[in-house]
Amino acid sequence: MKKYLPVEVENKWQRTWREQGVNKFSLDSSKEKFYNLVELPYPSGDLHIGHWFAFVPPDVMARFKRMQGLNVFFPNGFDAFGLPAENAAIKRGIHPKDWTMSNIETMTKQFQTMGTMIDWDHQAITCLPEYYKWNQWIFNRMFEKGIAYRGKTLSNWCPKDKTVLANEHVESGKCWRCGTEVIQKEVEQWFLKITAYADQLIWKEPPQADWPASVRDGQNNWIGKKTGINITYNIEGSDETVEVFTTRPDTNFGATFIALAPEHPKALAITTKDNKASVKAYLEKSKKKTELERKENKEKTGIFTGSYAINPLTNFKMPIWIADFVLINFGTGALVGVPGHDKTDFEFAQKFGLEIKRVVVGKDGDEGEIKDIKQVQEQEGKIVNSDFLNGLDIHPATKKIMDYMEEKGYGKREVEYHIHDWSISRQRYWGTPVPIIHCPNCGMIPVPDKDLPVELPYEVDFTPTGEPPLASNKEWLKVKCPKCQGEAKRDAETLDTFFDSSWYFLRYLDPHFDNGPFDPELAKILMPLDIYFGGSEHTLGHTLYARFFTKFFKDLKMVEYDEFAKVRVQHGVVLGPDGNRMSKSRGNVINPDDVVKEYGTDTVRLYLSFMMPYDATAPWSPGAISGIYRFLTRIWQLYDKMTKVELSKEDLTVMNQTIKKVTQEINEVKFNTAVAAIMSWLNHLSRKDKVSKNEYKNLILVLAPFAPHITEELWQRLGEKESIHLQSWPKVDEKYLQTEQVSIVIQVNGKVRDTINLSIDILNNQSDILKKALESTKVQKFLQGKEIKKTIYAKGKVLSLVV
RNA sequence: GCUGAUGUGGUGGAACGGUAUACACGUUGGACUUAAAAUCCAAUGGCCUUAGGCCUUGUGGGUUCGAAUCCCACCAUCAGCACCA
Repeated sequence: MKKYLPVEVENKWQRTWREQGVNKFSLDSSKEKFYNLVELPYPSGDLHIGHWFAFVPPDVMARFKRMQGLNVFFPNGFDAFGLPAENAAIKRGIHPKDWTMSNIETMTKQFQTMGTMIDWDHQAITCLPEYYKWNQWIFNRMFEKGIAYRGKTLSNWCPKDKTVLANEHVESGKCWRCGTEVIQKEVEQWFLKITAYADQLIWKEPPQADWPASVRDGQNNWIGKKTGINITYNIEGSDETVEVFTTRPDTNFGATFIALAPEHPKALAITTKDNKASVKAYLEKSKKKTELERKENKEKTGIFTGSYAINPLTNFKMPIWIADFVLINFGTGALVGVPGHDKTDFEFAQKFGLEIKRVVVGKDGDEGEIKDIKQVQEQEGKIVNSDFLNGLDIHPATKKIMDYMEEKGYGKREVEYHIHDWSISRQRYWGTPVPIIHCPNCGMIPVPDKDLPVELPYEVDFTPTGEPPLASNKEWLKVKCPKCQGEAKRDAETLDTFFDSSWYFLRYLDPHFDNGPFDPELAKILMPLDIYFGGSEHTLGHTLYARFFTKFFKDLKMVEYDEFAKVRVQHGVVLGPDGNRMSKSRGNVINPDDVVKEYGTDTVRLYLSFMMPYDATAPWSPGAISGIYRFLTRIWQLYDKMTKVELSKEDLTVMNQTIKKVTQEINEVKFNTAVAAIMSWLNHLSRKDKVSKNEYKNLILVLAPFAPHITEELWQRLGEKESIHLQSWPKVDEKYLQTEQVSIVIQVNGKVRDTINLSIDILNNQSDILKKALESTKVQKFLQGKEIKKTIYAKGKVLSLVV
């Protein structure tokens, strides 16, 4: 056979598959369904090696499952809204829509060269009205249920541009655009009440779906449920009280001060006359600090209000301070300082000369003065050792004191979460318009479903001016109130793009479905996802949001399942050949198009499957890929060795063992070892003079998911008419898995001294094996003059002698 | 600091508590070539001159007949979060 020329083979089959519709999905109720999905890509305009790594191994999975007889659904789309399009537009004067759509076109073409079985007929593009119409529809449902609401949050605010700035747009406290000093301001925004689902989103044991522990722990941590108590302290000589949240009331015996966040509403009310001026100055100063600055600057600052709160447990007079290390968003925006048991409190107390008391709880620990932070940390450990907390919400000692305090009326139990409601407002153009109408008479009125979508107008001024770009199109902005028919205005904000990607996999089922965001009948059949591939950067964002949407849809009885993906698999990163992240500035970027040109798609696919575990991060190796090419060439040339030949027992064993191994490994998402098994088999076949047709067929069948083109070519050369990818996965014949001889390791005192070959019929007979072992001169040497005290036999593996 | 993960040849990496280093790259030697490339064959963890033996999975302990694997402590790297009361 002539030389293996990948380009010829690959173009031909990609074309043929398209023409014959080999990868068209159709529902087949006679088969078990398998919804295989990769996170939808952002249309950046160029398909890079990361995309290949994200999509190729999942494609192997999809093809493998199809050959195993499953009804595999593997769609893809584009996450097409978002900032980069708008930035490109601002920079180069291209409209975001044109930029995005042309990128999608390029990338779709590039995707073709990857040779995946993705069925593009189910594609959804999130920036098209037929998609975002349903974002708006979902938003309306959320608005009705109070899940979408208008709330306030502290944000970076540029007073000149009158706009909210993201943290990365604040450069040393100044606005990136106009250089004005940025302040912290409470701004009205749209929120989704994800906290309403916080409890449901916490992963329980055993997990309700097969997601990596790192993801489950990460999400639980992020949700950060804490049971504590809100203690109300009276203030000496005043009717005012101050409320403080704590998860550790057991340390309250050592509480010596109170600290309020500068934004705390009572900050000034609590301040005594004499201190008003200095407190005001402090509040002004901290207002100017950005959140970032406050976090970066670890040096504690604060100011005394002049008031004292009474600790009901000890009657201690606790001075009330205002300090910017206290977060307004957590708890009550105030904390009770226990410097004897908390590092932060200790630093603060030490700096301002506040009293440091230590509590002795239980029998552990001894009283004494505290001199340094290390001592605090050591003692902290003694009171509630976190080991005790395993699987418990609260430590029993803490619970006891909470009960006591509630009984006495000092406070009330409260559950706090680290997770905040999700801010979804963006003062940007390239996103889904919020389907709300602001009417001076009726307030906020959702755009009626029948009037959806609220289309994004093409003509807007999206260069940054301060106000949301949509507000620049006055004609679009002006609207009649659906309720009173009076003059009203549209909401000019757009939705965070994570909204789009929280439910897109449902849209794929039927992207043209007209009666709702998705076809509920199809959802019943095809959802949840059987496997969801993606990046680890989405642990706390996208996948959590998608789970949240799932819970919401379930409440609305739109879906029946609890988790949208049965299995979650997170991939690693392909680094540049120098071991660094690929970047243009480093010049270490591997362009997949170039590599494909040099070696062909199949080689790149196989390389990406083989070179590392799917979840690993490792450098691209230009040398190793040529080894993969060599492997495919050897497969190609092995064709010529094919002839009518009787297979030996060994051949059959190797074949069946390999098929079994490859099957197992792909099922466990271990593509690299699956390929290694095929390579070993090829090594075995290469050593033979003749290869049977059956062997060769099975070889290319197990290779087909990895290298779809070359295997198709070879398959058809064998005279087959139907695509190799529609064939059944080879079956393992169990009777050939056993070899006649088994090698047993003989250990003396735990060290390997010899291996002996035994026929399988005496495998169960320990005394026979021992007899054989004692015949070995190597073993004898180590037994000389010693008495065997003990013999341990692990069947078919090891005979261990202790002397 | 917290949470999670990882640590095995020159490199990427294999190994249900049971022959550590599969598979591949690289390197070295050989065959074929006038020569090179390509291809094929062989060797390839370290140490001891060899038969043979000793050591080796980040470090130190432990459990076990037997540990890369399980337990404890430490060190290092990576990722996410971080003044969370």
